[in-house]
Amino acid sequence: MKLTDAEWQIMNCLWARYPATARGIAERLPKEVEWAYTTIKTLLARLVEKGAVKENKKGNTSLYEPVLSKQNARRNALKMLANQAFDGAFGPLMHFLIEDEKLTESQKNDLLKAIQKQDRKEKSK
Amino acid sequence: MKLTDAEWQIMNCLWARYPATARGIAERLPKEVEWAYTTIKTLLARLVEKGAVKENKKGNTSLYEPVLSKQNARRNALKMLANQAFDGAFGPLMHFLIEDEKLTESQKNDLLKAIQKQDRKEKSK
DNA sequence: TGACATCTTCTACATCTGTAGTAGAATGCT
DNA sequence: AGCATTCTACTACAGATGTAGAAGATGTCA
Repeated sequence: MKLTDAEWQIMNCLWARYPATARGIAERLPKEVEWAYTTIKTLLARLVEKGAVKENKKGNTSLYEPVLSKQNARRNALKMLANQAFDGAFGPLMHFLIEDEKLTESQKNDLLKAIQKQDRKEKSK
Repeated sequence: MKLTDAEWQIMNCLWARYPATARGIAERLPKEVEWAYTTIKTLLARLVEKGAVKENKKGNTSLYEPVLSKQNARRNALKMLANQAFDGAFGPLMHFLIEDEKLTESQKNDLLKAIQKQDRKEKSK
């Protein structure tokens, strides 16, 4: 499932708080995003159609909530990026991040710790 | 500069070998990609238009070569993904990769080494 | 020099995306 | 009950994208 830029905005709002009404989403979108209410409704309708969001009518108002989880969306997005731009593998992608982005000392430590933590978890299985 | 999916295919070919003719690119695209010759030309024209590729006429045939580097394209793509899906920062993105993707032992070692190498390089500056 | 092969440039067109207006239904307030 | 507010459903429309055909220009080989 591929999300468009505009759809990510909506999903990010939804993941942050749901169920949510279109109105509520409108209020919680980043301030730079100034969409007409109906724009949001259109995007939500498209998301429902593609199965990323579920819609529940309460009275005359729809409540929306994510079906696609943030984690899966992220996984998909990374996978697609890896395929498209990093020879299909995460390794090169991570190397690129490590080598290209200037990591601060603490970010590095952070990562080292994260990797080691995973490592322990793995071993204790 | 944002590349579309189809444009990435072309750029990946071009980065792998350039200057290249449209015909040459056609031959080196992954076998699953079966585009008409003119499709490739259209995409190249669009890439030239957006300044990602340079075109040089040799006789009646065009030679193409990248202007946008692979490194920059990757950087941009990652930045956009981070903005869209990872709260705008690389940290969460890397954490996600480390925690979500099952890394093999050797991949982990590999990363640890890469991080440490960066670290030394940093310190020796 | 003529017939083919190959290039290039234009044009085309369906689908997807971003963005929103209109109109009718439901709800709420007085 | 009547008017204002707010929803939803439907329609619209321009620009981006994927994909390619048509036709004319150029090169090539016998």
